[in-house]
Amino acid sequence: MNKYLSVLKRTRMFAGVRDEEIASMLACLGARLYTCKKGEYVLRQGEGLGDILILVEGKLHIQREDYWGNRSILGQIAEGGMFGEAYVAPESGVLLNDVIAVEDSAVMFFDVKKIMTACSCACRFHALVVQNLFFAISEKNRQLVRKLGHMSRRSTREKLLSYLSEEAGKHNSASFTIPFNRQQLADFLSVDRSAMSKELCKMRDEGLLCFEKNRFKLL
Amino acid sequence: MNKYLSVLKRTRMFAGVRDEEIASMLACLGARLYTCKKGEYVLRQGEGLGDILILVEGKLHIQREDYWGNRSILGQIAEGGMFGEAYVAPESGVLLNDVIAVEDSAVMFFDVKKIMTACSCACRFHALVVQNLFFAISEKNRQLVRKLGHMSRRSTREKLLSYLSEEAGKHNSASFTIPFNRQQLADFLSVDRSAMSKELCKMRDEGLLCFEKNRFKLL
DNA sequence: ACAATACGGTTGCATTTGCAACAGAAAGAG
DNA sequence: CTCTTTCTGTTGCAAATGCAACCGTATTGT
Repeated sequence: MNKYLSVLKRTRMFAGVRDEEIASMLACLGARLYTCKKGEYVLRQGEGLGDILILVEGKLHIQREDYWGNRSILGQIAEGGMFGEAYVAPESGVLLNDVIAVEDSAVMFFDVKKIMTACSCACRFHALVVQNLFFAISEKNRQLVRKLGHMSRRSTREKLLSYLSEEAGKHNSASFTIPFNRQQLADFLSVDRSAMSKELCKMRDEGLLCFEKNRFKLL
Repeated sequence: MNKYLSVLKRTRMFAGVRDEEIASMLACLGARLYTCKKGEYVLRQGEGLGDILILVEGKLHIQREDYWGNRSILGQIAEGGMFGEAYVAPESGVLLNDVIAVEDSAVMFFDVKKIMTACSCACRFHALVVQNLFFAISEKNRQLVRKLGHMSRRSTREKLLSYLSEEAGKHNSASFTIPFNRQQLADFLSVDRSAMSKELCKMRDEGLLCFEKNRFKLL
């Protein structure tokens, strides 16, 4: 597991924790490594969850499918990203979404109970990790609100502009690469792919933006 | 402020804290009371926020308006509810939404820094409050995901069914009262009021549900 | 190298949605 | 009680959306 230390030390959860401390905490926190291939499920809707996940390699999507197979993507987790913070409370209930690997991935599981209770060993940074987790949940909260901001737009064009503006802001540049292909972007914004494609091309023809593959530029 | 102790002790934040302890913590946490009339803003988009709010009386909406005056309601806060947990982290940035009173209201402000740092006075329950807050954020997180579930539905009918099913589940009964009038419900689901009204009546005619004012019954 | 698959754009069409305007009922103010 | 305002449902219509189907181009696997 130690081959992933360089990833872990750049995560929000272990921010400010010294390398050698992280290594010793892995055992203390009951870390387990799970690897899976592209397309495999990491977690399924309806399961209980008593762990926090950190993605140390690959890429995951948090998504859901309804009775008719309409897929909607709630978010994606990149290397160093986290999942499960929303389920730390004992009475959290079961998972509302699937977590699926969109690339070959490696995920580290941390026992929530072990994180939340002070350990007997000398983990001087344990309290720091808990506070980091606290702030991380808080940030995910704001991220969800931003996503709600996109979703509450009434037209496909507005949703696209809302999303692309945020990405531009995030990258601090008018040109940037998004982590989705067209179908995934459509699922993320909950619109029809072909209608979205139509709208994107119309916006390009109107000179609002240009794009090639996943690379966009706002004009 | 002590007249609101009975409300405070039923909040998530003070769960498990003894009454007399709450009273003594109010000073320690830098609690301030703010009252406002129906229609007034409690917080505005773009402001910074260094407090956590607990609504001790009335009702608030968390909402946003775009350039053209399209209002969308992200959520509502009932008596005992909380706002601002998402902004506890130091680098949280400014508010993404307005918070507005939809009834005459009384709000208690708690200084985030005072909550997050151990106090010098003998607040034996301080740590408990922090943990409560932790779980509250985590729960709000799941609540946002549920709302995203409604919003990601593609048709007005599906959004309505998704929302009404959740309410039924929350009340553990097929008949229940929702906290919105028609316009507010439309703003909450981000659809047009008249189209929604049309759809609701169609669903009633098809025998899916019945309603009168804010009271609904699923069949 | 070849076949199979994934991806993005395009088209036509039925349906849904948003929008504006109106009307009756209910609630609230004076 | 009357007048005003708010709330809800209704209608007509233009525009947007979802859907299914198709095509050419990359990409992948063997």
